[in-house]
Amino acid sequence: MNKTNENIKKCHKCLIKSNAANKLNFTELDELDESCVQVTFKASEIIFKQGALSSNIIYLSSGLVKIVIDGPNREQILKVIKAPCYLGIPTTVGDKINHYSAIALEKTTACFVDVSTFKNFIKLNSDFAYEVILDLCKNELDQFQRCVNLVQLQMHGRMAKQLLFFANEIYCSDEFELPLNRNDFANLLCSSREIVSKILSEFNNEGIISLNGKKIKILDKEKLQFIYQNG
DNA sequence: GCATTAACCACAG
DNA sequence: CTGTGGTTAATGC
Repeated sequence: MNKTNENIKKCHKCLIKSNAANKLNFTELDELDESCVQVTFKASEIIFKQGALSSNIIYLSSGLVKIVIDGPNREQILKVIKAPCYLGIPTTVGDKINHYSAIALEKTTACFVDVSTFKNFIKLNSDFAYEVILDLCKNELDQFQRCVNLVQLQMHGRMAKQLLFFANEIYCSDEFELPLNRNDFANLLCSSREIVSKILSEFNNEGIISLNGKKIKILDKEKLQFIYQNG
């Protein structure tokens, strides 16, 4: 965790401002600047922890993160999320204490914004507030979608969907390296590492993907789409 | 019954 | 940490 606050007025110059932050005027950006600290994390470092007091809104400016919650029986990976995005608006605004943890999957940089500053923007700048709501709504829709998929699709369908998600949404490439080991990947899909192993090598043998450890190349996207839609 | 799906276990690189 | 094979339980023709 290295502080990188050598730049003065860094928020003004920031090229990856959130849609919300783009609605802030000059003075507000000054305020943001004063209440904002940028931190970098290495893979597997904890960005914030479930149960801890949360007094910051976190904006991911680069990197990849997994959101994890302690369930009744074991920990559950809720989702994998890519910068740029807000992290944990619900967990910071909705309660004093974090309801889930965020863990970096690769080198990640995050801006910690004081929650009172953030709340002030919401109260005083309706364009900012609207963008925040939009973001929250999109997230909720995504989660609903993921929820039905997990509950109603069989494993092959869930796997196909997840591979398509990594290719289309996260890496924007049909060739990528899984950011998770088999256990975590299984956890994300609500399954077991054994099944994940078996299905991946099945897809590999059928020429749908080419598999080499964590390196995956999607060879037949239509087939994956078909598997996702049919079972 | 019989087939399919997926979890759990054991064992091996 | 992974991959495979066997066993088992649940569910659906």
